[in-house]
Amino acid sequence: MSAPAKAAGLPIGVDNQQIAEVFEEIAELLALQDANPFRIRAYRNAARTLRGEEHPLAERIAAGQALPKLPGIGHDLTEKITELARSGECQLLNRLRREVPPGLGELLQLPGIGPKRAHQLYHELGVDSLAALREAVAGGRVRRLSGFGRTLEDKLRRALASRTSGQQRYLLPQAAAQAGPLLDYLKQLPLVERALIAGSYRRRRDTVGDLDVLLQADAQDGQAMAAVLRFPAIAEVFASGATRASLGLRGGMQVDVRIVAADSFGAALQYFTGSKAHGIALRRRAQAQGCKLNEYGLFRDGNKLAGRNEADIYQALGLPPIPPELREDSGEIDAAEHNRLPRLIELDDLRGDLHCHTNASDGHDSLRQMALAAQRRGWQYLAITEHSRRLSVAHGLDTDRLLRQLDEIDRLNDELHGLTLLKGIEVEILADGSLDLPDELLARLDIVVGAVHSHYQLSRARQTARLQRAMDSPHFNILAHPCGRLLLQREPYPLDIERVIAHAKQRGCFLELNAQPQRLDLDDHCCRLAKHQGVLLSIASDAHRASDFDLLEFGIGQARRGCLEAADALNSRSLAQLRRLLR
DNA sequence: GCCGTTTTCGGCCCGACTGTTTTCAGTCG
Repeated sequence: MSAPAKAAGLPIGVDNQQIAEVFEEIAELLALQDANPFRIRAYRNAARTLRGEEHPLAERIAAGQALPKLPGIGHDLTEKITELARSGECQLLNRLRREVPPGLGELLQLPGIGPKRAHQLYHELGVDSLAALREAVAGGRVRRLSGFGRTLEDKLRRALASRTSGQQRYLLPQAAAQAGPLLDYLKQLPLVERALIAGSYRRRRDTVGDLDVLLQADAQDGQAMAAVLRFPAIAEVFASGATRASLGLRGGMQVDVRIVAADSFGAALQYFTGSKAHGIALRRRAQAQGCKLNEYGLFRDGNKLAGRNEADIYQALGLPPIPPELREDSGEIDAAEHNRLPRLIELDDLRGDLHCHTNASDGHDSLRQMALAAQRRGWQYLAITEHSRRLSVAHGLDTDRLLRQLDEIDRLNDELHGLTLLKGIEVEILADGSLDLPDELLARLDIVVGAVHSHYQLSRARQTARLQRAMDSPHFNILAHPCGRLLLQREPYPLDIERVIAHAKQRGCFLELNAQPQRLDLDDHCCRLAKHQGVLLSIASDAHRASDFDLLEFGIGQARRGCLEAADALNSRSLAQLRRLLR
């Protein structure tokens, strides 16, 4: 935080992100109060705007600058942002928290319950939690409400009995495992000309909640959908019409299927790829140009301007095609309009991998097998980075075993053509930030990757200081999986990632984007922060077997979401350039 | 609450599906 910010007594860390979160909570609470939907929308729009803005508003306010003229933030919201940035408090939010029972939000998780019905349940039956709803359903009171009926009550009873459905998320490979057989089935149907997955899966989000399947077929007579519904692994059909259906697979995932004609396929692909916020922003843009955009095409005065191809939709709106990974309404439309879209990194841009294991520690394949697999990929280099001694569960290497591996790497390098094995280590960063191996040993390595596998519960300040101290080690190069999250299992540890990134910049160190699908750490947001600071990222597989090099695809997906270009990756560099960067 | 080739009022992204109701509101994506 800047000096003027401190002088104004601003609470540390109140930035756009946090203000956006407050605004989103306000929107949700206002919805439960049955407030004017356009007022609610204003808060949601403001939150989106704030997420796309790079400089913390708090600092600008403290520096006496006027708020930038941001779309969707008028006088009222500017005042609220100012109040929030100055005091860290939001009176409106606090009042809403007092007025809306905390359990009411839980009701929104149930199918068929939105803000209106949650509001109705609370005000007409006093239902303020799932438990209270359960009682009201059992007592037959729900079905007597206007707009409710026996069918809806039965639906709620079933949902309350099995609270798990609908909320679960899946890692990308888990989603692929369920999507694969479905796509295979759909593609062999004679009525189906094309089948692909849109939605968050296409946008390469780190986890996906459901699958959006898009089919090109003639939906008119309902035969195509009937054929879809005969897929053997369907457990339940939640809803179905001629063009749309919502299904539950036996594997647990929910699938939304849409059938469209060829001349609308591009529009539908754009529409169902999302994100919702990107779609809304695009439709508003269309509207401002006197057009209407929906899943059938872009129209002006009833005439279709585009629809067959996705790129045509963007072009007709005066934009270059926007890669799916960027479609989150976080500045990409503005960037596209001004021809500032990044040329996103691709898998082929990588010249090697800087984090992998062999059976010397906890990997499955031998050093030679890993090297040959890397060579087959045409890479220039592969860094061998076993765990160090402290990580005994992973059979971490002590000094002697590491020295023996270095000899083995020398012998193999003599044999290999085109590929250079780099001598490395994934050294434990101990609780105090010191490293698990002596400096004189680390000095003999080409590359030192440091990682945290213990003491996750340190305070934010201590964890940050720990990582900074690790980077102060003269031989430290890359901070592996910096935030320590395990998707769907473990939250990242408390960490001031911006400070860590700044320290890496100062020390000439790099951060990793770990491509393991359960990690994807750094996440997309942190990738943008690193790019902004000019800290290169190592997009690394953390392979424990040769086939794990395929996981880099997931890392690339996340990197693209994080706006990274080839030049932002450490391992897009040639071997000679890499050696210079590693000191 | 925001906004303007519709400029201080009256709109606000769009359509399918469901369930309740009898013409439509709510939910969902």
